[in-house]
Amino acid sequence: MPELPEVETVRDGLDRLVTGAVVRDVEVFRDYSVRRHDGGPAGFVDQLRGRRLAGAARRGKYLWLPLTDVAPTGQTVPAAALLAHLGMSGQLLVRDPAVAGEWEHPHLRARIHLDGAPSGARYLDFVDQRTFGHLSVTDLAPTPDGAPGGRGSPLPAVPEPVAHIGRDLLDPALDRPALVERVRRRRTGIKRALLDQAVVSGVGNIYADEALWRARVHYARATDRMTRPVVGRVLDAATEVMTEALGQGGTSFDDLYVDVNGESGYFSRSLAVYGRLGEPCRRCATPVRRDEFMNRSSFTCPVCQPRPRNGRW
DNA sequence: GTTTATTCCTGAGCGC
DNA sequence: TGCGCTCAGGAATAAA
Repeated sequence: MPELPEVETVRDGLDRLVTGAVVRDVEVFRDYSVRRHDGGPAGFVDQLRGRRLAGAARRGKYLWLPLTDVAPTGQTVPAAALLAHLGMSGQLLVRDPAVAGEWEHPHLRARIHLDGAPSGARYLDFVDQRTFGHLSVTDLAPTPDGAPGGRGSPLPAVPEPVAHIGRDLLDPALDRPALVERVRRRRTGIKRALLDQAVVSGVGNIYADEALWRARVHYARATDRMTRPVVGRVLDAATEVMTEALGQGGTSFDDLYVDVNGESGYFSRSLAVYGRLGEPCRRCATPVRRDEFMNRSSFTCPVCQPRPRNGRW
């Protein structure tokens, strides 16, 4: 599942391999994949064709490629961007058919034809089995704090659909003390707060479970009854686990997450609790437990992370 | 205004 | 072999 480390791995690949390329043409094979675009598939194609990909930026799990005009009379400062969210299974693959052949992935949803990519690649393919991911072209909106919009973004701007998303834990412009207070003002459980992208972005189910295990905190702990040091410990753990995962190219369980070259990451070998039902806790050997939570799973060590008596679901 | 439940979607994996 | 069922889950949206 692409969370922050996986999306950052993809962003880095796009930055290196397609920055400067011009969009020659666009094919949309499944309209649902551009459902968030105002103007439908035809408008999506129209707004991309002939424009230059000026870089690759990211905040949380959102990824965008700022767009500039190619004509000498055109704008050189990006006012719009190609925005992507990978959902559960989205992939952005940079491909050169001259090297890899004309093979098409069975879940290819859209193809962006490129001219002049630094890597020589011809295609930027959007592949998405479970179709929760999406692409759109949107305007850029200025950031309220005047700081860069996110990783890889020199401009103090983000795509409009990203404006309500909080900065992520790896963002140098994140106001950490303010984040601690934001968490403590919530009247909910700590895992819900971690997963709320408006509070802090980039954390999904896997890294939330891993961070809580590292911090020895149960997911139902009430945020408004947690001390600043304990909230800080959870945020530190989340930062730490995502930084480590990034160093290993992200977490892959199967071929649903790969980088821009189709390669898997290795962090799944380092997971302490996620997906390890019944297996021994890496600290105390107690079998890992699985609870149903928010229509998904939560994995905890029952000893290291005791359930609070008066927690919040 | 804040918090929570529902909904979207596909295909792998499993039991019968 | 093949059918039907369950499960995975990010985040917009509706509902409480």
